[in-house]
Amino acid sequence: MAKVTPRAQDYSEWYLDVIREADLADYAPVRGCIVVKPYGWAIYEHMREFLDRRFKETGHVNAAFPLFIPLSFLQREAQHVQGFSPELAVVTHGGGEELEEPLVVRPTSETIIGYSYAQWIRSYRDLPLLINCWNSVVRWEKRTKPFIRTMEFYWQEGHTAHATHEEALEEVMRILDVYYDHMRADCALPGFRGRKSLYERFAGALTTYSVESMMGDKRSLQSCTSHDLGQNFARAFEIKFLDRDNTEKYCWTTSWGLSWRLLGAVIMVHGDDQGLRLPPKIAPIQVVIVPIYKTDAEKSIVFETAGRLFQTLKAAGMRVKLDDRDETPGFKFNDWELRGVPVRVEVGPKDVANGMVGLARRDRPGKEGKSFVSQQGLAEHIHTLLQEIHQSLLQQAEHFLHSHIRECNTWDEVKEAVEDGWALAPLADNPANDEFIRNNLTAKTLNFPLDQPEGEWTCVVSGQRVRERALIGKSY
RNA sequence: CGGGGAAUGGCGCAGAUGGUAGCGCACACGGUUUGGGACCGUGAGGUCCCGGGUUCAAGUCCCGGUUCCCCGACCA
Repeated sequence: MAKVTPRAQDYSEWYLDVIREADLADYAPVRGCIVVKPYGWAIYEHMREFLDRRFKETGHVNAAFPLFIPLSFLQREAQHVQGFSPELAVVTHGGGEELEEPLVVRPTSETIIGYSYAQWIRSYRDLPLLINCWNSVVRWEKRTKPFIRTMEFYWQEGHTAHATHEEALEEVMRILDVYYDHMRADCALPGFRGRKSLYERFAGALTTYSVESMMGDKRSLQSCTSHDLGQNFARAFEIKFLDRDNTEKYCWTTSWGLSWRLLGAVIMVHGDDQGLRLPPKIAPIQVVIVPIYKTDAEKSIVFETAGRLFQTLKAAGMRVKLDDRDETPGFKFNDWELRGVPVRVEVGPKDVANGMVGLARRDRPGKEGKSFVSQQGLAEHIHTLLQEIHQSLLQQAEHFLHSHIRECNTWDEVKEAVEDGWALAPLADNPANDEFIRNNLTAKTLNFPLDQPEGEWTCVVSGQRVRERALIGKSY
C-alpha cells in the first residue's frame, strides 16, 4: 500500500513521490517548470512571511522591477554577462514584430535595478538604499528538479547601495544572519555560513557568502547567497553619489537571494518514509483533529467535543483543521502524516467520556509519538509541543549534519569523506584547486565556514600553508 | 549538452510473436463499516506523448521530435 518509495531505497524517487503524494506540486507542460499547488504554496507563503518580516525589521522595503531586461544591460558587467549568457531566455519578437533590441527575461535583477539606482541616488543622504523584491526569475537550466532547480523559480532578491565598503559588508553579513536565523528558527534547518571560493562566487561579485545545508542523501544544497558586489555594478551602471566632502563616489552595492529551493530543503531534510514532516512554524496546518466514532450517536457527541477543541485551539492562534471527511480514522492518520502535519489530535467516544484526547506527534514515528492527555489545558500543551517538535526536527537534522562531516588533512581522506558526507579540509582559495577537486571527485568546494578553528595546515590540493578549511562535498 | 532508462484513464502498472486496450488504487452512486490506509455491488473515465512512415490492420514495427527520471558536465 506504500505510495512513497522508501528513502533508503531511492532518495530521488522518494523526494518526487513525497512532492506528488503530499500534494505540493505538479509538473508543468513546459520543460523544467513546475506548478505549485495550494498546499505547497501555503508552505512557501509562511516561509515568505517570516523572511519578509525579518527584512523589514532590518530596515528594508519591498519594490518591483521589470521582468524584461534589455540585453545590453547584461553586457555592461563583464563577469556578469559571461556567467549568465549560457542560461538566458531571450525575447526577440513582440506584437508580431522583431524587436530592435532583444529583451532578456531576468535571470536576476542587478542590472535593471542598477539602472534605477543610478537615477535615484544623488547624495550620501540617499544612502543606504535597502530594497527587496519578491518575484520569479528564469534560467535555462540543463537539468532540473522540482523546487531544487527549476527553469523559472520564485525567490526574493535584495539589492542595496551603500556609501562605504564597510557598510556594504555589514549588510552582506547581516543578511546572511537573517537567512541563517530564518532557516533555523522557522524551518528547523541547520547549515554552515561561509564564504564561497573565488571559483564559486556569483558572476560579478567580489565575494559571495552562502549557507550550505546537508540533504538526507548527504549532498549539499546552497540554501541562499549574499553577495558583496564591490563597486562592479556601480561602475557599470554609474551608481554614484556626492559625499559629505563634495566629491563624487561610486556606491558599494550588495545583492542577496533565497528561493523556493529552501522548500525543497525542508522536504529533503525533514521528510521520512511516511512522507513530509513540516516544521510547525511553516506548516499550513499545525494541528489536525481526527474524530473517531461508530454510530450516529457517537458521532454527534464526538463532534461536539471535537468542535469545541477546534475552537479552543483556533482561538489560541493555531492553524488547526477538523477532518470531518467520511473516511476511516486510519486513512486520515496516514493522509495527514503524508502531508507532514506536526500534531494530530484524536477524539473518540472513550476520550469524550474520560475528558482526554489522543495526541500524536509527527516528528516521532508510530506509537513512540503517541500519548493521551487531558482536554483541560490542551491548547497550552500543544503550544509547548509544537515548540518541542521544532526543536526535535532541528536537532535531528543537526545531528545528521555533524555526524557526516569529517575533518580531513590529506587528499586521500577527502576522497573517502565525500563518499559519505562532507570533508572539512585545509584548502587554498585558488580556482586551480577548485578545478582539481571538480575534475577528480564528483564533489566541489561548498564554502569556507565563517567559524574556523585556529591553526595553520597544508592545503590538501596544492600543499600550500593555509589558515582556512573548506567544506567539500557532493552537491545539488 | 553527452551517456542510459522511460512515456498506456488522476496515480502505479500489464498489454510474447501487429488484429482497435486491461488490472490495482483513486473517483461517482447505494449499502454495510469506522481507535492505524474497510468491504460488497453498480458506474463513469483512455487523442495508448506528438508528427510522419510501413501495413488490409500499429499501443506494438521504422524515422523524426517532445517531456520525465538516472549518471556526468554547467548553474541558485
